[in-house]
Amino acid sequence: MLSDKKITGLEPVANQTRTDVVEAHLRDYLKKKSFKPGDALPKEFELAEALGVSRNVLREALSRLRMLGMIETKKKTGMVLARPDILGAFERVLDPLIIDKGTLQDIFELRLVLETGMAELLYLRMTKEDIDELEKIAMKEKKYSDATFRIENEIAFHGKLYEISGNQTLKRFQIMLLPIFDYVVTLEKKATKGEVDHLGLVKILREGTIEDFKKGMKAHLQPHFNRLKRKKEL
Amino acid sequence: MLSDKKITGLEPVANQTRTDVVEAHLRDYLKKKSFKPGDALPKEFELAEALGVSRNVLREALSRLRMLGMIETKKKTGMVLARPDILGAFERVLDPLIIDKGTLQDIFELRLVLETGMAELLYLRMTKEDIDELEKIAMKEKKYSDATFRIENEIAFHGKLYEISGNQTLKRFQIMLLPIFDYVVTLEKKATKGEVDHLGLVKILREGTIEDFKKGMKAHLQPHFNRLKRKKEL
DNA sequence: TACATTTGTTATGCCCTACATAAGGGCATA
DNA sequence: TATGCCCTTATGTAGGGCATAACAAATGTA
Repeated sequence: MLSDKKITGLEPVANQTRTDVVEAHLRDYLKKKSFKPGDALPKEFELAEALGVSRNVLREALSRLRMLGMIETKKKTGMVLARPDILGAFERVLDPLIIDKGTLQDIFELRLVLETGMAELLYLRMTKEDIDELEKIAMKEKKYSDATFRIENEIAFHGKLYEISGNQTLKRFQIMLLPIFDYVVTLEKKATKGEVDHLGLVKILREGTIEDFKKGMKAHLQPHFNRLKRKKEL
Repeated sequence: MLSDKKITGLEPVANQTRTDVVEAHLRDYLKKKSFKPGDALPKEFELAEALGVSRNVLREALSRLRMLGMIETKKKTGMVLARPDILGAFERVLDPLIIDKGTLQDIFELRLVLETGMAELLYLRMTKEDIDELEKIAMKEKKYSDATFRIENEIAFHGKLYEISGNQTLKRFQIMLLPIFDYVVTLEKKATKGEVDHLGLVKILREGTIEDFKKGMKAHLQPHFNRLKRKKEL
């Protein structure tokens, strides 16, 4: 009989394949040698020999780095170090159907945190033209009213906000997070009408202070905040 | 003669290798078939045959998915779909020396956005014990004063804040972003003393409102905010 | 001499075969 | 029932071989 006692303090032995090890070594190698982007790397054969593995294993590891954008390869020329696309890998994995429920909730919250925290950047960088455009987007809502349009417009409005923030990484983040966000929202099937609507936010941006905007955005997202759970309920 | 006019709207033909294509196909396949985590996948040989590529190319693609945590493999058993670790890939790429300057700045700002936006979560989830612990960390600063300790303690304090947020993803984010953040800060070599210190923040958490905290955190991070640039300066 | 064309060379991309290894299943045994 | 052994199987690793793209040098042409 197997005892039902749970064994604690014993993690399963790390089952690293050679590819995993080689990947780590390569990553290390790139750091240590402090290559700059554009620098040429040794050729596959030499690397494989130096690492003591087959070219096959090496290529699997290289394939990973290539996917992350850390290296680029061209025939004959060889490999060069590149600037990795830090969000590229992220995007690949972000499928609501695969991500577990806890992480889904985390991401939902992440958006709320981002949009309430974004106020400083907005006030620092917005221009008159930005607000005009934002207003235009908000105005469109009055005319059309079907569901798909509303969602598209919602994305357009908040997307514009991220754009105004002048932070490219943030903007890309939003593009990735919104589908997840929508997924969670539709999952719960509730009306999500905050007290401050988009036009209200525009008005604040035009006339109000940062503090006003923070409050306004909070009111706008309030229905979502209401969904959050306390620690004990998690 | 070739005209020098810049052609717009024409991206170079994607130079995709078979591995790239297979990777995309696999990713698609996993989505379409709506596998659930734990479901078994066909074996390598069968997949390779179905895709019309060598086992080698297939393995390179699989190696990528494995790195992202999308699949797990065991000998004999075969492959199973897994829950991807959405931040795992992120961590691998986050080296200040490789990331370009613009993105570095973006990430710097990202932290500011996160910490100012985190207030809602904090007030929703913090417990008395949390604040006590936070205070303990802040008190230590009085005793020690060397630089390394100060940085460690800074990380400990803000790390605890993320922990209180009850958002695992956020917490891991912070762990990744902090080194970058520090890198940017030391790069600019300025004293970074805000008007509100850690003990001040603790006091607010104990006695003040959310609004108080937002203001307090802003004051605390003010030196960093002062570093931000307007749109035209970017 | 200046420029276009051809021909080599070379490093990566892709395929193939072979074997090692770990994991699971079945069976016998204490 | 639990342990140990053997067999099977799918992945892990190795190495060889050829195709192809891209650069470079050599050649041809005006």
